[in-house]
Amino acid sequence: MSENEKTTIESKNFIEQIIDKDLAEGVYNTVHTRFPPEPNGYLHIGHAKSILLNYGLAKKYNGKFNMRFDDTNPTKERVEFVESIKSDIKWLGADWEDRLFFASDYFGQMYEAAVKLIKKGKAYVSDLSAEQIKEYRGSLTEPGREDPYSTRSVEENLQLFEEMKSGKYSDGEKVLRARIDMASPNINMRDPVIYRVAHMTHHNTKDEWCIYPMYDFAHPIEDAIEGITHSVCTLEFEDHRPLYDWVVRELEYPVPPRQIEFAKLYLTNVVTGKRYIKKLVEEGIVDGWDDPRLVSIAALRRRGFTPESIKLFVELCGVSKSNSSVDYAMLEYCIREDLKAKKPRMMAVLDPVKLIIDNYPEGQTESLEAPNNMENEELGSRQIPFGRELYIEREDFMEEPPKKYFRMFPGNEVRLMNAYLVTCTGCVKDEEGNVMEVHCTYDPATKGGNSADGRKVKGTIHWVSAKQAITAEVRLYENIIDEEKGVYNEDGSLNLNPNSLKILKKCYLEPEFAGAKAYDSFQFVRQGFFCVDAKDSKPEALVFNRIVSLKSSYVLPKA
RNA sequence: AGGGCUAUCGCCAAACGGUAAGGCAACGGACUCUGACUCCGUCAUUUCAAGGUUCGAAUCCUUGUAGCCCUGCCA
Repeated sequence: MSENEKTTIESKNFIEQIIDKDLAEGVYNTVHTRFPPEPNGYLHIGHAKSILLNYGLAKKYNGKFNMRFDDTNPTKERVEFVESIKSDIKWLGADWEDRLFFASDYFGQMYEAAVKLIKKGKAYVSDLSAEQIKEYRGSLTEPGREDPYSTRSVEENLQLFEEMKSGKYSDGEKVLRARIDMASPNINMRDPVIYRVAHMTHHNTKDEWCIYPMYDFAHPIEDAIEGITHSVCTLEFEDHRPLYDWVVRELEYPVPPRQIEFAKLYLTNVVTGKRYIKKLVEEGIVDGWDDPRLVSIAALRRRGFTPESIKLFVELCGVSKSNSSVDYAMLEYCIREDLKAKKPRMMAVLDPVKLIIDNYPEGQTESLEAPNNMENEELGSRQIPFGRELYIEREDFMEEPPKKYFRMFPGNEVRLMNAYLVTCTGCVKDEEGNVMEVHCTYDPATKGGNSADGRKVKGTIHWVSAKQAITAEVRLYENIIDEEKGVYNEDGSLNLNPNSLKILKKCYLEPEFAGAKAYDSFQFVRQGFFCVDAKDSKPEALVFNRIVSLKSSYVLPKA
């Protein structure tokens, strides 16, 4: 409640301000947004921003949100991607209800729109080759030259375009261009190509078409057909807005949509470039597009991020027009924030050393009750087995402790979490001086962890019964990029961190973990947040991926 | 003959001519059966720079500077 109050004070972002104005001035009387990916790859955290932004705007203004695949280029698209995109968006919680569309469903209308432009004298068929078109377009500093075919009559254009459609021409032989302004300082306006010939089977329309509309022509039409009011896209399309507006104006849509651009989401020291990720996958540096070290939606899910945490993250990042790179720590904060009161806090020993309670009867075991999460009673409690021999974290014992170390050291009393107070009596070492086992005595009157006489202990450590513990594998990930030197090397290659994945083979877990399922998240006491790996969730061979480590823990003071 | 956009704390980001919100990070301190969490406190006399207008400027004007995007028959 109080947290919600905090976040509701926030002001409106610039897109909401534009919408408010549009609504106030009656430009639109509703809000209708969309998320229009091309099905040519997997979604990542950057797309999540766009999805949640568009969906969120629709929700906020009581409007509608459409899902639309912008599939106007069959050379790059595959059904595999449309399925993965749909499932990622569902998982994120953006609900398009019954409004799932494909740009390819509008090919007929787009064709008619092109004919309309030709009839208005606003489009013509050109025989120029791709190379020649480029040449005629001029450069950044020089104006373009008129296309020699731009003088064809409406009738001739109509017939030629019809022939393009009927398959008379081969790929690249002819294109349809919009007649705008070859001298425009905006290169997008120099008679852009709006239709090209491509004899190719489309994933949706199969072989029905051999001409396909270009993005700049298709997109405004798609938006207009669906009644989109605010067409939100990223900054690189700013230069295309005049063309977008030209198309909806020339096609005379009664309520033309408005394109609004915002800055993409970047994360510091994270690879988001599509071709770099592809390379990592192809070279086997990561084990696929859902490798937990990547930031694809599937990878984040596999790693244990929740939709709620991603939504929080996107909200905290805000929306603006300045290129920026958000600190990865913000993402970690969001998942911690979401999980901390939502998931059980279990005990797991990642780097074990044996603890023997010398005065605990040999062969005896008992069952102790432990709350699953002190902050959330709804999560209930569990029984944990206790015995004479336990595993504790190696770092929780020091023979010669530095100042302010209040875990186990000879003579010190600490609490075994949810169990007893124990006093350390010493340790056994091998010839090389490695601690093999730690010894202690327990106070039977402190069952549950509280002393009868009110004495307090400074330290509480976690443990697992040696006899009943189950073993698991834990994967600890570090950033795949070497953060010291930045993402890219001078030659443009990625600066990889050789230690991005470490495997700790034998870690010990409470037997309660035997029921863990894929994607289950837990907080390991004083270790951080972990998620059961989706690819290997057999109870007898649990694999955990670390989502985030704790914010901080005890660090040895420098000598 | 180039055009478009952006610049506010280490990182995001508000402020819309009335005297620099908030979050992350960091750092103190309190509390604690997780050195976590929580709680309290600190953290931009100044908004890329220099001029100008104004009683008053992060906001308006001028001139610079830096970064991003645009010369696909990709989206």
